[in-house]
Amino acid sequence: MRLPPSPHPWTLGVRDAIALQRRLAGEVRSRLPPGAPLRYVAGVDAAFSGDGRTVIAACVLWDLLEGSVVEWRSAVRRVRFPYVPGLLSFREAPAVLAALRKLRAEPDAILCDAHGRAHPRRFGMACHVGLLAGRPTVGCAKSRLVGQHEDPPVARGSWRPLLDGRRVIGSVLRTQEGVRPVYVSVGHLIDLAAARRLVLACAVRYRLPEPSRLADQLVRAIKAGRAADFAAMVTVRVSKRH
DNA sequence: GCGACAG
DNA sequence: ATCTTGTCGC
Repeated sequence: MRLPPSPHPWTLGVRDAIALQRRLAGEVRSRLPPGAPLRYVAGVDAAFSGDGRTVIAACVLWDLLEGSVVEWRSAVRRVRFPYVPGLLSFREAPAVLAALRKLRAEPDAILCDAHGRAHPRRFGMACHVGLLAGRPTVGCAKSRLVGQHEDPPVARGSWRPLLDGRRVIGSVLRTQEGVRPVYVSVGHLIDLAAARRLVLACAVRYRLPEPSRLADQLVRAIKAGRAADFAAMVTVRVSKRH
């Protein structure tokens, strides 16, 4: 996909990284551009090498209309930032953006396995990736970083607001009956209701949305030196549909 | 000082 | 994220 070089350095101290987040948070837009289609959704994820020195990132482009994989790419980078709660993007985003840049297609939206505005400074990785990619992004995390909420009803599709005081920073959404809910929040260029609908539409069979699950599988396959297995699995799916 | 803490 | 097998439960 068309993706400009990063407008800022990634190798920063914690202090500067936080200052950068505060500055960039003001540029996040939580409104979906009128008429924007949401058919091709890219799921992104990252994994780390055994020695913890390299990040392996991957993106899988999912056709929501057909329910199939369109394209997938990956990238590897040296780790240049430690894991610090609230600063995840400085650790994973460089590799994730490199993988997205290799995409030939232009995704309508990007699903991140992390929070967006449900973040202490309203600038989680989904916001960071969305801002730099200039595309709609949604944060869909498996656990809470900040905020309080009630447990949503057990039915698929039920949800409860994620609150930081009186402020709604995201939604706690049940993507399948009886499974643990996921944390959905705005990344960039989309509103919370649309973000929720997108996650639910992508979560056709499991707790996590398909693009995210597939990106996770790809990243694990690459780490295990079995990237071909992923390709085979996707190919089988396509042939089995016909 | 004592917890909490995306991946 | 990662270390790791079998196992308890629906």
